[in-house]
Amino acid sequence: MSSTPMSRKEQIDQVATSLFKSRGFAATTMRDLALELGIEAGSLYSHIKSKEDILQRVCFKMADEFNAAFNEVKNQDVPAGEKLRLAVAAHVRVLTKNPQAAGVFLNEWRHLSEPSLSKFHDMRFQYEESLREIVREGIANGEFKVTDEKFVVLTLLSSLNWLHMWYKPEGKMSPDEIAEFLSNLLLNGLKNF
Amino acid sequence: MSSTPMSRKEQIDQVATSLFKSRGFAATTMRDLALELGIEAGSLYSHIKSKEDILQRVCFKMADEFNAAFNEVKNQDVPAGEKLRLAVAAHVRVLTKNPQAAGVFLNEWRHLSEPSLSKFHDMRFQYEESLREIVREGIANGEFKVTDEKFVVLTLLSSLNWLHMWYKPEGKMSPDEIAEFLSNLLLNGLKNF
DNA sequence: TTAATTTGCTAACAGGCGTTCGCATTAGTA
DNA sequence: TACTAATGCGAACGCCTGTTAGCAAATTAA
Repeated sequence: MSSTPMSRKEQIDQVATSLFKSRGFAATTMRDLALELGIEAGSLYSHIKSKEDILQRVCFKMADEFNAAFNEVKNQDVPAGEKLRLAVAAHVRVLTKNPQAAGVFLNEWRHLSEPSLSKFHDMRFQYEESLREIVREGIANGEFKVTDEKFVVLTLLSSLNWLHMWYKPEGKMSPDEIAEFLSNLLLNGLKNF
Repeated sequence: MSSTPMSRKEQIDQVATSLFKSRGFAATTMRDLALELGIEAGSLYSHIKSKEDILQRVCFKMADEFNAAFNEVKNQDVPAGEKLRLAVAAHVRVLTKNPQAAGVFLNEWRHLSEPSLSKFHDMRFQYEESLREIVREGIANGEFKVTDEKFVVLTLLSSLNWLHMWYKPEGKMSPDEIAEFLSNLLLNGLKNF
């Protein structure tokens, strides 16, 4: 798969991500993590700074990926409906590429301490604002019949962000198929799907 | 408001719910909880059995409320689309009546230990299955154009269950208005809203 | 009044927590 | 070869955790 092997630090991050996802950040101990890696708890500190250090890396790496994926959509010159479709697909792609990290990003960020927490909030707001912008565009040109773009974006993200709970890479739907399904459902509704 | 005053135990549950919601179960200490109530940590145990005892009560009380609300919809003789609308409204009503407890119910249940955890899983599955039944009905009689009822119900619940994150009782939309908005969005989509 | 119940305090327990320290071993590089 | 960096051990630290025990007030019921 990947040509260069993972550094020990990256291994730790990966295993920690898996534990944070399934047990939660607070309920995962450094001794659990060490056990999973076959080493002693103290040994972890040859590679990482602290427990929260790991969480920060996971959260902000995912934030970067979401931003990167969205930026490829942002300035395309297409109708709002189509742009929203592309944004959904981009979001779903990031979400499904690493469901474990996505789960941590979505559920464990609140265990960040300041100033990381504020920075995280800001990035998230920015991302949501960009989506609202698209919806506003669609409302303005008559594509969307809805009026409350805040509510729409919250609902949109809510339905997307549950994905990491049940998505399995070996499942029968590909990320792109999932994205298409969700786009259709949200844009056209159950009745006109 | 309520005629009979809250027992100390109910007070504890309520304050604990608020803390579990905002900080998470694992990150809330009994000393935090006691502080909030103006007593010492040890004093809590004159009223409750254990920390998880509180969590169990909150989770299963909410589960009961969701079931009760849904049961009033279940056997009504209306088209699937209308029944789904009613179910959404019922779900939203429970969610908004006590957003704090709803948040705990939705996010902290995984800290339940066996056998409560299995019982919780079963109840949840049952609830979701009932919703899938409605969607299947709608697919069978041509009301819904969609084919994958599992996916639909997951998306439906996902968008509803984020509500507790931002709903404020003093906000400008009533629970019924929220329910109507969400029903329209999901049934008709952004374009045909 | 007496008796029972509710409510709370203080102190302590046994164990778990994230983290540090000094030292050893291994692997890579020149 | 010798130097350096990566990797790990094991013990210990100071603190925090849920919970218990024994006792004392306060409240309520009879």
